[in-house]
Amino acid sequence: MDKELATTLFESLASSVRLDIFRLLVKRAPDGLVAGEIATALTIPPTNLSFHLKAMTHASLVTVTQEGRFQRYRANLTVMQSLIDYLTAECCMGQPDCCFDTSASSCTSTD
Amino acid sequence: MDKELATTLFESLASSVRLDIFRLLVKRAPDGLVAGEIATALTIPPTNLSFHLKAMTHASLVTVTQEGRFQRYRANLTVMQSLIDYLTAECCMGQPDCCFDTSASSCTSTD
DNA sequence: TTATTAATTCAATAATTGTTGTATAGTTGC
DNA sequence: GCAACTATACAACAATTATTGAATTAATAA
Repeated sequence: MDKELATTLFESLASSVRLDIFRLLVKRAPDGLVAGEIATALTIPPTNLSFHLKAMTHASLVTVTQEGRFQRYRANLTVMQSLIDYLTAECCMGQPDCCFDTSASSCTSTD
Repeated sequence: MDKELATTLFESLASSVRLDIFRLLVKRAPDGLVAGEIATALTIPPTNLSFHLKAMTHASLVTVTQEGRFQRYRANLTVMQSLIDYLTAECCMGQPDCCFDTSASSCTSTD
């Protein structure tokens, strides 16, 4: 997890709409949902949903697979875990008491 | 940690400049730095730094205390820990294997 | 093949966020 | 008080991001 990816992921999570989408997909893991189901569940116009899903896919926060004429979206829990690890490492530096894991590997920075 | 605060914190971390500021302050915890030191360390014009520090303070990501004519900023590690907990809970839902802590309390949502 | 459905791209616009220079408020030391 | 210094507030502008409707692409079903 480098700083650029972390920034992109935070951008993806920084919108109320996108956070709703992500949380819904996490709730429905591992099957995910097709775009239309997300639009219906959250009452988002299709074009706007596409806009946000594209950004989230580009950020690798979600994955997409085609199913016939549907596009199925899933939360990328692996990258989310990496983001949590990154934040834990950030938080750990200089303040080990704050962290889950105080091992040395959590306290290094790759910038 | 409610959704609104989480969104605000993600916004705060979604900028390269602000992430640099926060990481610097974490590195210098618990003493923090005064505004001028941050500006020098990261080569950010004072007005722009003020703009970002104000946003971060408003988001409770950093705290500020006056020291004579200086303003000392510190990373709020407590709120960062809460954010990590929130993300862990988000990640946990429906996919317990992905998480640090699989206890029930980590798997509830407050929206 | 034709009609229907799903989702996207595109274009126009709205809204928000970021950056910079200048001016201001507050603090310190003489 | 006065000059020097720290940082913020304000205002103008630049840049980015969000939203919407219309048009397009692609897949399915009749």
